[in-house]
Amino acid sequence: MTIAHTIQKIALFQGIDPKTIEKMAAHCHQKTFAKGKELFAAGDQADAFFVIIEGWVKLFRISKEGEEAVIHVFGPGESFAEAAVFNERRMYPVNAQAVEKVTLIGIPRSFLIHKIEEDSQFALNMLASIASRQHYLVQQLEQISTRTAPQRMGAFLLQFCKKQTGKDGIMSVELPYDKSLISTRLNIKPETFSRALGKLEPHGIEHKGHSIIINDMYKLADFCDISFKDTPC
Amino acid sequence: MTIAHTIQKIALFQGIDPKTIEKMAAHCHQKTFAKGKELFAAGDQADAFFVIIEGWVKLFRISKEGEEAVIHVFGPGESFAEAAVFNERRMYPVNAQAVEKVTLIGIPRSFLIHKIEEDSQFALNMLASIASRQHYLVQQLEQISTRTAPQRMGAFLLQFCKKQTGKDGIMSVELPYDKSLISTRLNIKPETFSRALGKLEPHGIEHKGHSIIINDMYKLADFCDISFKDTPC
DNA sequence: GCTCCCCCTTGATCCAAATCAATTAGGACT
DNA sequence: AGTCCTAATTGATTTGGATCAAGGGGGAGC
Repeated sequence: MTIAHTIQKIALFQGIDPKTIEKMAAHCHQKTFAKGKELFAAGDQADAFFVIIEGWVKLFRISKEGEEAVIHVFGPGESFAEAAVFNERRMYPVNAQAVEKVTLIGIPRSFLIHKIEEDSQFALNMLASIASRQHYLVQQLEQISTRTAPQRMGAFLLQFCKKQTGKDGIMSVELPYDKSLISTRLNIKPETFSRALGKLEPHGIEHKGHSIIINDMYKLADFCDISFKDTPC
Repeated sequence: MTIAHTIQKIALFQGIDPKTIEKMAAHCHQKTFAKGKELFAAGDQADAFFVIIEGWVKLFRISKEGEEAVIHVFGPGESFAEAAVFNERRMYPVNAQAVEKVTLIGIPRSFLIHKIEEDSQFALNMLASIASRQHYLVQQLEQISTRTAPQRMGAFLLQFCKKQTGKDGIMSVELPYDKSLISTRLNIKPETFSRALGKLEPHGIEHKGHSIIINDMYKLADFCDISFKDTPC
């Protein structure tokens, strides 16, 4: 699969003509990082943003005491660090680490600036993309400040669920990565995560290993106080 | 004071030539809201973003149980809701309310889109502005997830402090709005706020009413685990 | 199949902050 | 100055989640 083929699919580049995509691909570089490897650190110069082909990447900040605050976890087809490229200080504000072996494409800043200067539609795409990332952060902030651990768990499950054929409102979810990572992402400890899953049972959640069944997504969504405007499932 | 005079000063419009600013001012409308009045609600169509001339505005989301999550509080000279204008859904993701009587300028979406299309420098300014807002949200997320109430208090004070003449490292802060609002902004209850101020005393903080003295900002910053890269004071 | 290691679960205890409850302090108004 | 009313403090109690501690389970490698 070519670089051009990959990047043309992401939302950011919708409505950009194929020729431009080809040209852009020539400026990009593909890289692979082993599990646990650091992609960049907070404070590094932001020369590029990234599109994930395969694997998962964790963005986080770390306190003096060594405590991690996970800002986001990105997977295949998603892009990240767009905003850092346009920030005045031109530095990544977070650390990025490969959760497992990850393959991604780096799109250099210089190319983006150039493209924005010559194509206003592209500039608008870029703005829309960053705006929606910001919306995500706002939701995250709301979740962490007003929801309990089980509610955040439920909201997470609803984000990752896929509709099951047949029955109405019944879903199944395959947890995309380790439970311990999900817990830091939700700002809870692994022990609390386990217990939170238990507390969701009365709300129609069954779990066995990494696969989870939601018997009634509307009931769950109600418990989690989720508006479906936020999470088109 | 004219509209043009106000908006030319904000970071977003730096490097834009005065004639353009004048033209833009003609498209803007100035409005005043009384204390407690709603500027817009989450889900409203985002037709404009705003620059505050006078007063304070609270952005927040609200849960089913009625609990508020304050995302940000903006004051004179600051702009807000830029990102909403560029989001695909074109809706405000938060509620906005006047904390006290507020005067502001609304800059219509249509004008922005037009301006971005014809001036790429403006597009880059817009991107930088939204990127730095995003950086703020990331910091906020980190603070709420890894810091204690007194640490968040201290960080807040450092953001608002002004250097006092004479002594080194000594600062004074005038609290910009009600303590109860500061507490919701820091995601703590008013009772905890009071007690947190007390807990900061051993770290060189004195307080009387709305004015607070920081005897050693470096000591405080150390306690709060703040890097001065984040808050150029 | 067996072993080892890491992840996960379950239980007991602890703690920071929320909640509940009661005063006290400050402003705005007459 | 005195009256209200709201904001702020202070104390007592509760609680959600963290921490400490001890098993269990599943997958990779042999």
